[in-house]
Amino acid sequence: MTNADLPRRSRGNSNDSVRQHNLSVVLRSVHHSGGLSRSAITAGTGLNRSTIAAIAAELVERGLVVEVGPGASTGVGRPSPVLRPSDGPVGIAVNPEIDAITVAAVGLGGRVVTRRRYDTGGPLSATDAAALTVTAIAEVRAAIDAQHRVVGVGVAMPGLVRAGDGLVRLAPHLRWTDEPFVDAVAAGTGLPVVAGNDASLGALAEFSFGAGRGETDMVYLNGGASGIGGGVITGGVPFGGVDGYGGEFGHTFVNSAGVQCHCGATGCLETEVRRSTLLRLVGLSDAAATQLEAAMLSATSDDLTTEIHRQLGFLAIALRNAINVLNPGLIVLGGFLGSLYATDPDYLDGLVSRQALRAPRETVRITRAALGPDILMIGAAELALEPVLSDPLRY
Amino acid sequence: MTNADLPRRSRGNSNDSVRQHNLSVVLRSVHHSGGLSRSAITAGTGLNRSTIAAIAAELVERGLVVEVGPGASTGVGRPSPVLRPSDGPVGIAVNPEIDAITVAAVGLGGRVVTRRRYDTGGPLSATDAAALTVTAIAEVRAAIDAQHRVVGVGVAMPGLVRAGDGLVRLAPHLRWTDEPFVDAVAAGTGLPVVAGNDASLGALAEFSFGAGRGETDMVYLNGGASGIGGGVITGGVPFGGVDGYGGEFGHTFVNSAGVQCHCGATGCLETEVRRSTLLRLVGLSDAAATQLEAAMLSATSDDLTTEIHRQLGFLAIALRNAINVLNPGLIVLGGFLGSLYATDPDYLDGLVSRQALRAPRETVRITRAALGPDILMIGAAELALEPVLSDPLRY
DNA sequence: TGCGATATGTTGCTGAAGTCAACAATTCGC
DNA sequence: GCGAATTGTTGACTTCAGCAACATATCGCA
Repeated sequence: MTNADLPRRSRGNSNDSVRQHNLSVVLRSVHHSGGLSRSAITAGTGLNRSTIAAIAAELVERGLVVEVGPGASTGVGRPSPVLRPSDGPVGIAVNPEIDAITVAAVGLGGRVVTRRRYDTGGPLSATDAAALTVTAIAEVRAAIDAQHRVVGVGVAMPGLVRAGDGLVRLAPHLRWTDEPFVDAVAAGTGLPVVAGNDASLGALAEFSFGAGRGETDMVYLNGGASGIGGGVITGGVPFGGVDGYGGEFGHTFVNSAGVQCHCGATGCLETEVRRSTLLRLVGLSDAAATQLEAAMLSATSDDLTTEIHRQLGFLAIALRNAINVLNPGLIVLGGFLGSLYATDPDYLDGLVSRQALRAPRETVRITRAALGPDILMIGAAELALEPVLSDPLRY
Repeated sequence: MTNADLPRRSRGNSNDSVRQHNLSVVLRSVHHSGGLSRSAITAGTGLNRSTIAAIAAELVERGLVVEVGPGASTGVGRPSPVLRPSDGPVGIAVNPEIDAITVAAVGLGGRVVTRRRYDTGGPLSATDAAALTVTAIAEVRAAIDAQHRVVGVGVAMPGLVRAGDGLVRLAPHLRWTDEPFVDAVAAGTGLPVVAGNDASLGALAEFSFGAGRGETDMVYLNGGASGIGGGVITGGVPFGGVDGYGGEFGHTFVNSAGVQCHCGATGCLETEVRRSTLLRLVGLSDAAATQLEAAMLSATSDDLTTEIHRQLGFLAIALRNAINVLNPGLIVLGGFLGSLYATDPDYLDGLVSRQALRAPRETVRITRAALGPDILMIGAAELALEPVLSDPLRY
C-alpha cells in the first residue's frame, strides 16, 4: 500500500508531499486567477520569496506556467514578474446530451481552445456514444496545435456517476443505466478519463472562473431541458459525498400535492419547476429555448406571470432547505433557473428571506451564473486537468 | 500576516507544518481509537517506522500520549508498544439547557472525568448563565486531579452560533439573541472558549466515538424537547458552511399543509415530528421522556401507531432530501428520533427506499445513535480539545 | 529446547526542501 | 539625483522524513 492510497485525513506528510503540495497550490492559484505576480503568490501562500522563486522556476521548466515581464506597476519597489498558465497542457471536455455530443479542448486558466459539436439526432446507446466520443476526441486532438499536451478527458454527464470507478449509474435523459462509458472511452483513446455529474461540474466551473470566485461555500442549481441538477462547493472543495452523487437538488421535496416524478418519489422540485411549462406558455418550441428569457422578461400574459411566481415559490422552498442545511455564502442559478430569477429577483429574494433561518440567510447572496455556454466544457476540463493541478511534477 | 491565518487550500507547507501535521495525525488516531500500536500507526499513516518512533517519543515527552507495553500478541515478530491517550489534557464541556447547565471535564479518548449538573429552574439570561458557567467551571477544575491540564472550554449550544466569533445568534429555547456568551465565559475563566451547535457537536461525537466511527460522510439528526437539530460530517471533517450554521435539518420543508413554525416558515420538519405529541399520546409528562421509548415499543393504541407512522413519514422526506443532496454513507438518528426509528425501522427504511434516488440510497445505512447521555459532553470537549489535536506541539 | 522466519524497534547517515540573511536590482517620490 | 521601499537572487543553515543495517522479540516447528 502506498502512501497515496490512504485516506487524506489520516495520511502522513512526507517531505516529497510538501513540494508537491506547494507546487500544486501555486499552479492552482495561477490557473484560477489567470495570472499572478510572484510577490502576490508569496503573500498568498505565506511561503518564502526564495521558495516561490524555486517553485516558479520548476513550473516554468515543466511547461506549466510562463513567466512574463512585470505588467502595470503597482508602486515602489522592484517589479515582480507575472506567472500565467502556459498554453501547453489541455484537458479534453466531453458532454453527451440527448441529441449531440460536444467535445472541446480546454487549457489552463479555463481557456477553450477548440470546441466541436457532433449531432446525433437522438439518444445513442452508451456503446455508440463512446465510439463517437473516441472519434471526436481524435479529431479534436488533430485540430489543436502540436504544442498542446492532452493530459486527460473529463466527462460532464447528465446523470449520476459513481466516483470510485466512473460507472454511469443512471442518466435518465440518455436512458443509460450502469454503463461503463468511462472505461470504453479510456480504452478507445488511451487517455485517463474521469466523469462527473454535469451540474456538479457546472458548480465547479462557476466556482473556479465564474460567479463563485473567491467563495468557499457555494451552491449551484441548474435548470435544463432534462430537469434540475446541482452542485455544492464546501470549504473551497467540490462536494460529492461518499460516492460522488451529492448535489441532487432536483429531487428535493417541495410539494405535498405534487405528482410522481420519474425518480419514483412525489413532489420533487423538478416536477414543479419545468422549462417546458414556461416554453409552452410563451409559445416557443424546445429548440428555441435561448429566447425563453427574453419572452419571460417581456411577459404580458397573466398565466405566464402566475406560472413564473408559482415556480419561483417552489424554487424558494428548495433554496430554503439548502440555506438551512448548507449555510452557503452564495447560491448560483444557472440555465432557465437564472432566467426565472432574472424575471423577478425581488420576489424570490423575498420568499427566501421569509422562509430561511435568519442567521444563515443574512450572509447568503443569490445570483445567476456568470459563465455562458462553455460552462460544462470548462467544468469537465477541470476534472481532466485536476491530476496536473494536484501533482504538477507528474506532467 | 502569518502563515496560519491563510485559508487552508491556498496555504503553503513549510517543513514545520509537516511535523505539526504528522504529530496531529498520530495524536488524532490515538485519540479516536483509544489505543493503537506503533506498527498500526505506521501502516495507517504510510510514514516510516523511524518517523513514527520520533513522533511517538515527542508526544510522550509532551505528556499527550503514554506508551504501554505490548498488549495481546498479534503474531510473529517483535511486539509493538501501544500508544494510549494520556490522562493529562482535558477539555471542559458546557451545555446550557432550559432548566440546567451541565459542565464536564473530558480527557483525550472521549473519557468523561467528571460531570456536574447545575439546575437553574428555568431559562437564565445569557449574562447569568455565563456567571454560573464560570463558577461551575471553577468547581469542576477544583474537583479534578492536579495531573489534568485544562486546555480549553467547548460549549454545546442549543442554537445557532457564529463560527467566526462564537456569538450566539439565536437560541430560541433559552430565548437568547446575539449573546456574547462565549466572550463572557472566556473573560471569566481566562480559558479559550469555543461554542458550536449542540446537534453538530452530537454529530462530531458520534463520528469520533459512536455509530459513525470509520465513516467519512455522515448525517446526524437529533430529536430533543426543543426540536430537531442536525449535523453533517463530510470527507471526515465536520461541516459547518460559511458561518458554521450548517446542518439545520429541523426546518426542512416536509408538508405543504403544515402550520407556521417559530422560525417563520411553514411545513418545517420540527413542527410535524414532535416529542411532545408522542408523550401526550402515551400519557407521559415531559419530565418522564426517558420512558417514552418503552411506551412506544409496547404501543397498543391505534392513535399512537398512526402518529408514529405519520411522524416517520415526515422524517423520511427529510432523510430523502439529505440523501439526495449529501449522499452520506450513514445516517444516525439520536434522541427521540432514535426511539421513533426503533419502533418501526422497516417502515422508515421502506419509505426512504421508495423516495430517495436509487444510487445514493443503495449505499446509505440508517442507524440510531450509539452514545448515551454523555454525547454532548464528548462533542463539546472535542471542540475544546481541537487545538491540541491539530497542533500538539503547542500543548 | 533451539533455531529459523518474521515483524518491528533503534541508530546513524543522506537528501530534499523551506528559511534566513545579505546583497542586488528596480521603481517611486521628492 | 538620491533615499526609501519592494522584490529578486544567492548561499549557508536547519529540520525532517527516508533508508539501510542491525538489534530485539515472538511464533512455529523439529
